[in-house]
Amino acid sequence: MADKSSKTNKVSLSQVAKAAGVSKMTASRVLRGDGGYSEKTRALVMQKVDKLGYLPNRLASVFAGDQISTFVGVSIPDLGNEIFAQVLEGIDRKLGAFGHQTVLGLTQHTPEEEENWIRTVLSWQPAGLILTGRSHAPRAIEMLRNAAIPIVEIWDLNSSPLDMSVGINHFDAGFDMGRYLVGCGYRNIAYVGTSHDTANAATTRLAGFTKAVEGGGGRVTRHLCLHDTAAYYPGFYGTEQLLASTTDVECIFYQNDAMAFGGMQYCTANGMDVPGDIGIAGWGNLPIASVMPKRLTSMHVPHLKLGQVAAEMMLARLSGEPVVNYRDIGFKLIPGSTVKNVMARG
Amino acid sequence: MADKSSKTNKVSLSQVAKAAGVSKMTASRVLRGDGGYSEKTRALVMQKVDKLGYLPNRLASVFAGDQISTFVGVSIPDLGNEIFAQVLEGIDRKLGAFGHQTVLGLTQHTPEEEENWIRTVLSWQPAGLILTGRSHAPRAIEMLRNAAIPIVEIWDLNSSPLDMSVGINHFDAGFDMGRYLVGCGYRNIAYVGTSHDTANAATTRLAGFTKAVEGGGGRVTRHLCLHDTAAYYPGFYGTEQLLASTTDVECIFYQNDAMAFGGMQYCTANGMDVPGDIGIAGWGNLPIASVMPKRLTSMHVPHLKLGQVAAEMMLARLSGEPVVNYRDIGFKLIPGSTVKNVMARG
DNA sequence: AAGATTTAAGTTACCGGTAACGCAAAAACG
DNA sequence: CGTTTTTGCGTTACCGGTAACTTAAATCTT
Repeated sequence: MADKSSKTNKVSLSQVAKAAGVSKMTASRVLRGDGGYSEKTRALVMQKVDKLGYLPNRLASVFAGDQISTFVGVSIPDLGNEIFAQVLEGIDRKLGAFGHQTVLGLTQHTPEEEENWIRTVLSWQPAGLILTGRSHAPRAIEMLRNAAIPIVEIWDLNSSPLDMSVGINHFDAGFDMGRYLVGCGYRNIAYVGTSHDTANAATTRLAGFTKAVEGGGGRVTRHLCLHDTAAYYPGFYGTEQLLASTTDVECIFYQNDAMAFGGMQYCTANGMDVPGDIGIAGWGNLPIASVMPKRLTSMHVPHLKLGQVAAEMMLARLSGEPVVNYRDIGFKLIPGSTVKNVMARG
Repeated sequence: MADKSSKTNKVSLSQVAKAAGVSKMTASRVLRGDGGYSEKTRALVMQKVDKLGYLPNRLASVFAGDQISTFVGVSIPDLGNEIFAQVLEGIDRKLGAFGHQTVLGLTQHTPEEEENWIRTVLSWQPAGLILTGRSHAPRAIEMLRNAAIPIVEIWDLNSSPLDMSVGINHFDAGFDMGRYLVGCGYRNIAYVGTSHDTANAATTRLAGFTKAVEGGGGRVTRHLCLHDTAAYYPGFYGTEQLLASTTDVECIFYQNDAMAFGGMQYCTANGMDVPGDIGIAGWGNLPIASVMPKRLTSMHVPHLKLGQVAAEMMLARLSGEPVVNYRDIGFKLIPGSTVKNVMARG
């Protein structure tokens, strides 16, 4: 009975110490393996720890200012986009393996939400922050500087990062894709994406893409920016919308593979042959691509690795190791067979 | 210069108070809007807060034991499975809207990892915990009881939850699917899933499914349990594996839609007609289903809502409102057209 | 105008750990 | 065997807030 009621009360270090007949400090030393105690005392304290079910209060030790926190704040736009789910998975697995915890923030791509989230999460004295994207509200930047903690900006490489940055150069990657499609013979190309999904990276990517296409004598005739998430169905209806108002599009470049898949489904469902009647290119080389009947033309970006590297940079900085604060993880064009081959067009 | 160097130092309430020429306590009252100060003082303090860029230290206030934490620990098996990404999104959006933060734990379906994660996250004095699944290590359960904080177990309804539970009855849902497929005329049915993905719920579901199938005169002839994630490609190669050793399977029931889609791709790629030659049924009614040429036979479970409801139960409990501690969010069979209609078999 | 009440503060103690320092007993040393 | 060193442990102070209490001045009463 007495045992039962005591269960709901948190056991503090003092209680453990009292039970073991030693001082709080001795108990603290035992728990941290600091040395400075006899084996007999150690055993006694540990026994009481077990018996009382003592759990240390990290709030107290971090608060005392003597230890750094094990929290890392991670902001991600949304999880409906598989890409970011993969990135987050990479981050959390790596952080978790080194005893750190992820405090999640789904910031929906808006700087205001990000700013609010940053304010809140900073008040918890995190060890560091991993932020998706490179555009932040001015007040957010000020808070981040004041906080003086490690910060990793991911996704879109930032040549002048707040602190560290890892990702790819979306302009270059977009350029490569544009050059490839022009090289395949396409001249009249459309783009289908969403407006609020990684707004900046997608915009940068499209800029690079457009430059390459125009440089090769083609044109990006239409940009369709849906107010939706970058998922299967928006790709489907976005394509419907696009083709309803345009008839001369030869190839469509989508914001990601999920949208590309949705678009391809629309095309085939409406009697169009891919790539015979229309070319399709996606982005991200998502898992879905591995089971498609035709290999989707896409751009491979190692998302899981991106998350892992971001976490590694954070961990290295936290443990005081020297860190390269700028890492390009690269991309690779997947030619696929949803666009015509340049040879076939001779 | 002096300004710059001071930027990296954290500003404490005492510093604000000193700058404003008032006591720490007065500054504290102003910040919390407690009353007990003049308008003049309030303005003065707030001005200093702005000027110094003061950010409260929540560690301190929560630690002082006077406020409850705004952290909620959320354990999720993995994010490679879209289902859980949706659940997490639902949870975090709802929690975030009410000023709470998600501390993520990817526990990979193992009770040991979950136990370790629980130990760590409890040491941060969270306001509550949301856990996926209903099976926990004995020591984890003990810690959870001792912590005496709100706990929501999600995914698989738990009729005797630790505290609160929300999800669906996977046995019943599996049973419904089994009955449906038998009703379509199938007798020789196979199952393809993964072993460590929501092990318990999937197992329970399969048990219900098997019971219904056998009750209707059919048999679940093969269970293929891959050691992989429940994603597209495992569905593809799992199906290949299954069909290599069996020729009389009439219908395959998959652990989720992603696997089902992968399986369907294998079948069509190998000249089989779906549902002409083989029936395909999935689970979860995932977004991919919305763009498939044939509506996938599946079971709709409102995952985003599941997350939201879990968060709502947590928030209600935290604000002291009365809470129903057991909520069935229901499921709905999607007949689809990847299985034969019973009429067609007449 | 003297007493009662309200307002606007300040003071003290505490949350649960840990750093820094102190000190007696035991061990090592010459 | 006396001195130095080490070992083992206790004491004190502090982190940054907040509850509870106190106090002095301002305002209201009759």
